[in-house]
Amino acid sequence: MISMAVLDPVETLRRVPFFAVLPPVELAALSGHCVARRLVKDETLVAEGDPCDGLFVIQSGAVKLFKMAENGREQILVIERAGSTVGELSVFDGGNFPASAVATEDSSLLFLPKREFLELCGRNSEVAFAVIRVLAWRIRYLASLVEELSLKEVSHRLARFLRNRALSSGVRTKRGVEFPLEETNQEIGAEIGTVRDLVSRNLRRFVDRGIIRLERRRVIVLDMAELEAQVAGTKRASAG
Amino acid sequence: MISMAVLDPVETLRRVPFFAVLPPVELAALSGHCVARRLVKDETLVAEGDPCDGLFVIQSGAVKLFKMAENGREQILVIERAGSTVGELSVFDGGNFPASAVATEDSSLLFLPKREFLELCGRNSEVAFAVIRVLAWRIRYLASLVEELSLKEVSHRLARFLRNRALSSGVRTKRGVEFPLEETNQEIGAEIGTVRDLVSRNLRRFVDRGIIRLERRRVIVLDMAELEAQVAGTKRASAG
DNA sequence: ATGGTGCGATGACTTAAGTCGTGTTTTCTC
DNA sequence: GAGAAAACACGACTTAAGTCATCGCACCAT
Repeated sequence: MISMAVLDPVETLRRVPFFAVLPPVELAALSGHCVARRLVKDETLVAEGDPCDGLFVIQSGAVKLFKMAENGREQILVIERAGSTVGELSVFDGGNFPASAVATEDSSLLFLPKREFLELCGRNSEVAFAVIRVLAWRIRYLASLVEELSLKEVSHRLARFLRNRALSSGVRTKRGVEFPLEETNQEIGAEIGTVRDLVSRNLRRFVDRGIIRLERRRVIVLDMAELEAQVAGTKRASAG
Repeated sequence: MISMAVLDPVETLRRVPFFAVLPPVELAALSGHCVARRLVKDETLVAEGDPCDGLFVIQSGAVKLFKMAENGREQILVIERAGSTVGELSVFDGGNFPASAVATEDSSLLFLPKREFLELCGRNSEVAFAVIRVLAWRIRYLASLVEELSLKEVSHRLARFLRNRALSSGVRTKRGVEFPLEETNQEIGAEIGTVRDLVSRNLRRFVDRGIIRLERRRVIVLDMAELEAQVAGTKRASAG
């Protein structure tokens, strides 16, 4: 593995929506209060229900937030990457962590103690507004996750997952839009709310229908229009 | 139906978490910008995707926020009552309404234009913090809804629904904890993420197991401990 | 090479979830 | 309080979701 370059904390903070508005002097002052933290893949940052007295800013890597059932099945709420933050809720309402947080790759974070962050929000209403916008975005995201889980079938959720990947990391080639599946079927299942086996089976079904091709862990979308149509589906029709 | 008394806007605003901190003078000024709005049961306040240029404060009654599928099935995100607000998201991020909003009973609301609300938040950081706490609460609520939909079965979700009702509006009698089911099975289904029929069937199952009794639309919880145990369940065991 | 290990694929099976049709009860309205 | 409309109840059925066991491949370390 390539050794990671040392990252500039000020540069990291500037990528965060709430801090982007601050002048360099303020950013430098803030970064002075931060403590660096490294996580290796699969390392736990905080467990659901833990208390939390500050904000984590992701410098590099990725952190998944998820709920876990006693039977071991997990549901990912969101995967945060560089420029995103983890733990705002606890900073503002003093409550415990609502979900578990685990690194999905080697990651590097900054920890900013509650005190400094709250003080900044109280002093600078631009920052407070930006925090509100981030939270608003989270609410919209969770509301649509609820919609998917409740009103869509597994195949539609998988279709959306593939569509999003195609848009974000897909490359157009002669054969179609291609992208690699970095994660295991298990992880895909945890994201879209199902189990390993059904991910496998539904991928196969898309292959059989000529919507995608699979080569190793590489997806080639052959029929983007049909994939898009799948995304729009609902639980089987029936006039209300 | 008893004719509704005219409600004092200032009193209504004081019940809202973000405005509770304001002095009477400020509340009076705010209320001057409000416009009253009445809704009869089942009347639509806004549809999903509509633009929205202000905040709705609920004076009396109740408003459900929900997502609807093409096949007519709906999933309720939350039901807001007096003292709660609808539409903060759009005020802050300028986006459209993330869900449809319909009155579940005759209701009376106040509409506060975006402009005044934003101006107040910028000027008074206490208000901004209170908004953040409300949004944080919503995120926690939605995260646990996702958990339930993804990791729990219908019977467990119904058990939780009944448990919550027993705690919030139940009355202890000789026979157990009693409360009325105001809403239809259809509506209960929309809240817990399933259909009419399954609500009926699962209620019956609880009756058969001696956990509850049903008399008309009145529930008597006979075995609170067992109901509580049902709430904790997950999708069937299997060592990971 | 050899063997371990984790994951993917897949067929067979079980069960929860959902659908449909119909008859009954409750509630609303005049 | 009679008739209509809405909602409940329930049995029979269909299907999606999930479980389980097995096989095999790819990757890795020795």
